[in-house]
Amino acid sequence: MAHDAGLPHQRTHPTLVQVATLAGVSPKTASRALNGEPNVAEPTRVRVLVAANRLGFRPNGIARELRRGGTSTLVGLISGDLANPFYSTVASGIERELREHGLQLVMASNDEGPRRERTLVEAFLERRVRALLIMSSSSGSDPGGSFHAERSCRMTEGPPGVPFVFLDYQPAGLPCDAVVIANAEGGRLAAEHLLARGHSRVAVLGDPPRYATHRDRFAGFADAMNAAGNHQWSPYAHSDVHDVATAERAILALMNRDPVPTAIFTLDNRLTTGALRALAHRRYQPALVGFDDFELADVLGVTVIAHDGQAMGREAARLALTGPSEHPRRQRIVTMPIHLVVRGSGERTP
Amino acid sequence: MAHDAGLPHQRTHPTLVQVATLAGVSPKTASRALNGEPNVAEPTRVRVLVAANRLGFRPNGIARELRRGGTSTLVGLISGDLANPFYSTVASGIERELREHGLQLVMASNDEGPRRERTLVEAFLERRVRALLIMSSSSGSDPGGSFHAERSCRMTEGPPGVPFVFLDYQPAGLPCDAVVIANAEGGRLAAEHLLARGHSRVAVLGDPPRYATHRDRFAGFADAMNAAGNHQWSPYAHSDVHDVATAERAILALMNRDPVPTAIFTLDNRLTTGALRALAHRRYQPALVGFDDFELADVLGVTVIAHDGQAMGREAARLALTGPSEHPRRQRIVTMPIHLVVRGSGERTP
DNA sequence: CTGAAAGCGCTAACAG
DNA sequence: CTGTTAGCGCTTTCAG
Repeated sequence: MAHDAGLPHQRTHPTLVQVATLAGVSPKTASRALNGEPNVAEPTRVRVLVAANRLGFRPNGIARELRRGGTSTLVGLISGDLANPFYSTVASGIERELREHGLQLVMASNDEGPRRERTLVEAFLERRVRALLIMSSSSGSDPGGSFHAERSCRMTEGPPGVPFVFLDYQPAGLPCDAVVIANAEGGRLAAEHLLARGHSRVAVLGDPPRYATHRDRFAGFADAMNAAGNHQWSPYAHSDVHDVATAERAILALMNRDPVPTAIFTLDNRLTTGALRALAHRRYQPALVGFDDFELADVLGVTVIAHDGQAMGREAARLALTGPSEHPRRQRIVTMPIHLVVRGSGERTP
Repeated sequence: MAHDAGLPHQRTHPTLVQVATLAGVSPKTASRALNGEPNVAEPTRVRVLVAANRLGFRPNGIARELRRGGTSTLVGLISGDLANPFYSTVASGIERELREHGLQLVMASNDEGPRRERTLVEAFLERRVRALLIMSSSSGSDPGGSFHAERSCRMTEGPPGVPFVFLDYQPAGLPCDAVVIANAEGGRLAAEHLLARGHSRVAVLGDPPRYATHRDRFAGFADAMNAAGNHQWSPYAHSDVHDVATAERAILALMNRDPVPTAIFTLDNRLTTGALRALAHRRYQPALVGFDDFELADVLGVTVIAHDGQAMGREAARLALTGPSEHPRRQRIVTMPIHLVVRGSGERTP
């Protein structure tokens, strides 16, 4: 290295020691000055600041965190793809709540099932996130995913544990905090609303085997229908519909049935979208109720079982931050209320 | 501490040293075994792994990162609120690309202008993120934001710099990489499309003073209109429309004008949503073209200037990861193509 | 194959 | 007000 004079291209970040040296003080003094701690003479302070500036010094947060030993200001979120508006809305709520506490959201999405989920949980834990939020549709189905959740979750029993919060899914028999939607109640509400309009051939679209949420919504729906003595709906139920494309196909198939269903209940916003695509520009429009509200549902006049995704995210973040209060800790479950939003599509009569 | 036998509640995370001690080996050997490095006798390996497991050991990523000295596996993103589908779509694209490289996305959103942006950039840089992506609508307006970007961006000229990539906004006169949309071309396309249908009283909705993107889209639109010798549109232009609510109000006002505009061009997806809300259930439906595609635009039959948000995110991530290749580095700008998607609303004639 | 020593960059704890 | 010493938890030398 010939020309190393001045302050030229250094191969590495300047360190506190370099700043201290340049300012002619000890590292600790430099540290104090840079952190705005008291007990630093004004002229010293200035010298340090100037030196830091000349060097383009930027404190190394990694080192600081390590030394301070505490947890980081990072909160992990494992979620489904943000391209799904449900996930992005909830994520937005989480982020807002965290922001108000000076924390940051680290995200990783997980379309690939429990195997990847496991890896992600490990990675976050190693990074010593302050808390871990899990909103992964696949968690609900595969016992492999739950298994890992179980291990991690139980860890939270001891003091050094990281708070885990599950979103939109309550891990079976685990002492983990969770925020869920009143799924069964939503299903019931939809059924009763359609029954009141005189519908009996109601087609339900969803994938209960795959998603716990669909399971609960479906159960609520089925209960209400059965309680009303109505059993004509079951031949129209589709239980393998899990995305826009499959929903679209299912609806097209349903429209060719004879007798045709007079109403449709879609178990989440993706399926509602698929249904709307399939029904667009068709003469016959069955009644439609969708679980999950969505943007432009008002313009399209779609009746939905709505809930507040932002609020859901905030609740989860709040749970994560208020941490485990008691020992032995008690599981906290927050249930987000749902309500029916009447917009026309659900009020069409048979 | 009376009962400290067995493996009970320890107040802190177990460390490598503890694992090593329990296994009766040196820390280094334990490290090797846990990292799957070669040159460890099988029985030793097993002893270490068992010890680690008994202790519930989890390597401390902070310490590891510090020691390894390199950059982390984190990539920072500063964006607008994820509740806006544009942001969440792009974020999803970024996340996917990063995932394929084994990296994770750290997000912080920024509704509050350049002051917070500055703080966030600092925080990310201190955390030694591998790269920093900025997709903040406010960046485009306030020189304060740009100022900070400038400082950071120039830092990337030297070797230790963190790659900066701007999304949807090209910082003026800075050597920063960016991914932008062909905004002007989109504006032109919209204008020409409407002109071809015989429209002349075209209302444009946006907020050019606030958003650089709107500025460019507006300019493209104006150019095309003026080139065609059409000047009737300008009295209908609204240049302070920046969200759903203001768009809705602007449309309502426009519908009371005499003569009423025969067509509307909304400069982003929020404004298109507002326009649709305002126009829903009205007798008179002006032609409508919106910038940005959106879910259900097909069902609603809305003609749009579309682009691929996911792809945009991926491009940005790619730029960030391929890092600064040359010295002195050259600015790389990727322009995402746009295309007109004809769905009916834009084809209505005056 | 294994270990001892040193140190990543910073900050507590205690002196001066 | 300032400096010294030590050490966060891990991994890199370099010797056994």
